[in-house]
Amino acid sequence: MRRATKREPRPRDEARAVFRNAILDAAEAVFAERGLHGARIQDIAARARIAVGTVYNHFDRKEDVLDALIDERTRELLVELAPQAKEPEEFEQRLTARLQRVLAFMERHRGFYAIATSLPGQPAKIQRWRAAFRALIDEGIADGVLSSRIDPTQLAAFLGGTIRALVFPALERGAPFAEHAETIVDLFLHGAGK
Amino acid sequence: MRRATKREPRPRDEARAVFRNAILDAAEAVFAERGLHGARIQDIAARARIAVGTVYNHFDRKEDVLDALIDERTRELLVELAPQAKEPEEFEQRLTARLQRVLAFMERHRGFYAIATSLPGQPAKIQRWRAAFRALIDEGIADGVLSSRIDPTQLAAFLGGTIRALVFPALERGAPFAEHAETIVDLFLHGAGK
Amino acid sequence: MRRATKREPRPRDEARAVFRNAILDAAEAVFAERGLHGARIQDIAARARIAVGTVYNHFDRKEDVLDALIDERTRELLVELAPQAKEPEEFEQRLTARLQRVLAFMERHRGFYAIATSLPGQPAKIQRWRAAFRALIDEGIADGVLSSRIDPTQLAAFLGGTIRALVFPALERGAPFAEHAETIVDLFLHGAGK
Amino acid sequence: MRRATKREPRPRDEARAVFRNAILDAAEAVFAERGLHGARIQDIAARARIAVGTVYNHFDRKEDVLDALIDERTRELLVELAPQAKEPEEFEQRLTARLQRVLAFMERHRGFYAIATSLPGQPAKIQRWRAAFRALIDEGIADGVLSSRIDPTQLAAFLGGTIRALVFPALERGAPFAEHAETIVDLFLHGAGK
DNA sequence: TATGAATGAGCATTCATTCAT
DNA sequence: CATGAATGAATGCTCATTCAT
Repeated sequence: MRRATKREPRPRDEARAVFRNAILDAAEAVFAERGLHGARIQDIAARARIAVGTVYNHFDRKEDVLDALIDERTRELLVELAPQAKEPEEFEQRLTARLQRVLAFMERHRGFYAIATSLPGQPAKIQRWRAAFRALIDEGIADGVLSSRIDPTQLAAFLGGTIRALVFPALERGAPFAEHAETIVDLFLHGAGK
Repeated sequence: MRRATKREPRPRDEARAVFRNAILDAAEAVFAERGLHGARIQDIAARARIAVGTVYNHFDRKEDVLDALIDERTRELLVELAPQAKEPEEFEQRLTARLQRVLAFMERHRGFYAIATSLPGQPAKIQRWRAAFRALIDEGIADGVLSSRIDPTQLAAFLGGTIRALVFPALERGAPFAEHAETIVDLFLHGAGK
Repeated sequence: MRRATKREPRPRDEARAVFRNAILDAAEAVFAERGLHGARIQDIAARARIAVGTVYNHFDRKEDVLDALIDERTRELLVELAPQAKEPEEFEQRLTARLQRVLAFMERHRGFYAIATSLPGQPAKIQRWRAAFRALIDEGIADGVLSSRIDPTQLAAFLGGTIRALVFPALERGAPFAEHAETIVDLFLHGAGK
Repeated sequence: MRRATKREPRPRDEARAVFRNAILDAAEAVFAERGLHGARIQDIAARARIAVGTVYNHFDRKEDVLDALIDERTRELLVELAPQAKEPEEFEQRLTARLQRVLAFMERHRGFYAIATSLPGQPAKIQRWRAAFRALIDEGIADGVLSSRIDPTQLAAFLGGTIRALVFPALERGAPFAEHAETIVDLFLHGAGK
């Protein structure tokens, strides 16, 4: 059976993907350094070691590069957040395991994390992200581990905020992220009180 | 005794201050709407109903407007965070009271909050803010209320993250902030666990 | 009686008009030399001895400069084509007199003439011009001088074509126009036959 | 006897000619639609359903495509304007017959006509065309039909202008051309007067 | 001092041309 | 040869900053 839409990628397509990925990688670094308006297409092209025009062979407008970057990385992030085979029974340990994967991903994509957490006025682009956290919270509530005294949506935001609180300083210092997974879970579950 | 630096403001000085404040208020709104690089001096001037040149009579460069805005608002915020007369004995109640003041301030300055929490790569500009949170944490530790199992600097960040988690959705929806103070304190002290 | 809309031009307005006219004059020359797409804003600015940005203080887009130029010159041309005091009784002499004014105008605005006669796909912009020629034709018909065997609209086009035929070579050679008025009228009225 | 320049076209040459003609046909349409500078090689290639690179296998530069188009079409036009077997004795009828052929050709190549009549500053490219009209005029003078009171060069231009005047509106409306031949001859020979 | 037009460096985007496949 | 992606010079337009009034 032949399907035109899911065929094996031909060499030409692979070459396109190589360029596209190189552009997104470069964009991740440059957007993180300079912000949406501060990043210049010429910087992205230079970092990807290609010509300016080549960027425009793959994306119509500068803003599309940012959109594609966020799409791509969000897709990858959601894979890390999703359940995987052989996860621990306990919610706390499951949460820790997933956070470790997420933090490892963020460490590989520091630029993306810096961008995603400082996008004012673009809530739509992070909505899927929030939904994934929300699913995690619902698991915890179903397991009877998370408090029902607080709105689950707020709990999801709280988890995101806790991650951000611990990871941001590491981002600024260029330090590793993964080691904070346990502290995050600890604070998230039990708070800062004695 | 006369001191040049703390003299009574003369009429001329007051007029200057009126312009300066109008510019900062306008800048707060415009920076929040359009982001750091997207905000144009022209927009700020228009919002303040003054001429572009007038902005430059009060600030040398565009960046100085942002710096002054952050300085000014941070100064005001720190006043809200600082101890005030007749505060409750209990740390939790004291914390709640201060947070209520802080949230009320942020509500009056939504723009500033949106700006301050999306300033990547400019940690210097929010350092004093962090220090104030840190002082609050130290109070809690001294009172024996906060856990010593976690680095106080991280606790300060955690408090900031918890605030951000609860306030950001309200910022996006244009909803009031102050009512979240108790939830913030609750989550901060006891976490999301049962 | 005071009217806000037709007040005396203030000095500021006059300064604006000076720049605007300088831009239109420069544009007339540059568009004529290089065509719509070939003309660069930087050329127009350079010829007007102003900065590029100044052009954009007066016109939003490059195309608007061309539109304004055509509007302005068409308005002026229509004045020359319109009846004036103390015109001859005879249609032929009246026609000659008006053509002499029109040719003199075109000579002062060679660039505009070159542009206007080579604007493919923009008939709307020359519609008023055609209407003016049409009015002239109607005068001739009313006077019983022009043939009624041919559609007046075609006669108006014929007059325009005759003008163009005689003037274009002079335009290319940089020669004067006005001296052709009589030949134009002769050919227009009696044709090339013996 | 063999001559390299007039040999029978081999299959390979025919294939080349097919591509070349497809490019010229596409160019005719695109130049007419978008103007000289507005036409992009990309558009021409797309309209010819070939790749951009293929255009460059047949022409060195974009300008060469335009030159070749004008050359080719002018050559064809001159054939229509030239005397043919069994032409009427009378100049007026001969002129009408030739004009009908010319108008029929222009109708098949509306794009070319639109281009040719809006080529400012490129008189060289239409010089041969003018020469052909001039030859026609000279015939008329020799036959004693055309006035000698006016410079023959101007008469040739006058004929071109008359054609243009009647054909241009039809070009804009997408209407047929050929039916105007008689009106053109009428106006050209006898003018618009009674 | 307030004003707002002038300035021109800077950046996004286009498109003729090249060239590896 | 045909192809179509890569290239980068060229150009329209923006906007921070200056300055004459």
